[in-house]
Amino acid sequence: MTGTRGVDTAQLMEQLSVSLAAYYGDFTVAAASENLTASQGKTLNVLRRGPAAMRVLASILTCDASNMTGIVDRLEKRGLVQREPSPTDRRVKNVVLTAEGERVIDVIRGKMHTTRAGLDRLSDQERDTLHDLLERAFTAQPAAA
Amino acid sequence: MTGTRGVDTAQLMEQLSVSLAAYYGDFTVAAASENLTASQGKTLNVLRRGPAAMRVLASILTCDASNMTGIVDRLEKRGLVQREPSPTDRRVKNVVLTAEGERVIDVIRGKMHTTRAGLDRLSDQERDTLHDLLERAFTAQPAAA
DNA sequence: CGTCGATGCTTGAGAACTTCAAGCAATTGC
DNA sequence: GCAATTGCTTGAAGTTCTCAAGCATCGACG
Repeated sequence: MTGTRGVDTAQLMEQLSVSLAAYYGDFTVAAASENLTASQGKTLNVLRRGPAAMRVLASILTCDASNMTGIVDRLEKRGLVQREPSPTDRRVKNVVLTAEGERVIDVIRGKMHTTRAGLDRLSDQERDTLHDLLERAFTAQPAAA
Repeated sequence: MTGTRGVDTAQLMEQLSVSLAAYYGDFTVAAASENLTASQGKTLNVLRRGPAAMRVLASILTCDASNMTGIVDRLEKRGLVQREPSPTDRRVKNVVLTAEGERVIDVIRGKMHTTRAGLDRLSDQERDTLHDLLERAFTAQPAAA
């Protein structure tokens, strides 16, 4: 009765897609309540970790660099982010959250009730385990050398 | 040394967003290689579970019903899905994968090498655990009554 | 130092996505 | 049957997205 249920990779990927759709839907609704599109919300969410060059944002969000120009334009027009010239490379523009941008993304994260409620169904130890498994599966370096 | 690392909910949500971005990026690239947009790919992926009404698709993909009309239009024009009138409700149109659509979504799923490689870093038992935790956190019924 | 190639960002064009308001057809409830 | 609701589609307006092209800057090499 221990671990021999036999979930194959296809079933796990299916569960992943369902889970991520739930998370993504929750996030999209929360972002919309602050009058932001999903892409704008995702951009703010990435910037929570700190300033990032346009190129880096595009890479994380898996889109063309030219696409980021428009998204950041609109966020900047609303005063949620700001473009700052890189001190080391004058081609680069670092995008930074403003205080208002920080407030908005925190509000959005706070409104993700469905996700929060789901995670609350797990014990402390189970949350640790989930964090660890996701980290190892998705955040690991492919190869060092 | 066991489970007392202390990952709080915010950190876990952060890890979820990172994992989601990785999965989503992998999926987007795979879909693009078959000349499909992310939305079109996601639609096919949902239909893998079986036919679904427009309304249901919109609900799962967290978008307006009118949005699905265009997406399904384009998929239908390519012969990847087909609209069928519901036998029980003449307002409803069920969307069904064609054989070609089934082939394409299988190809896309097969091309998600990064995700597959990440999951392969986990043991059989760990994959069981991950599946179980995701299912309980994201697929559980909020309330029965 | 000067030039060549690569890199980072922006612009413009064209298509797809997205939402909202409105409309039509069919269903449900009374 | 009639009214309100539900399911899908259309049209308008804005956003997202990609591709091709362009400009500025950097790095390398002679």
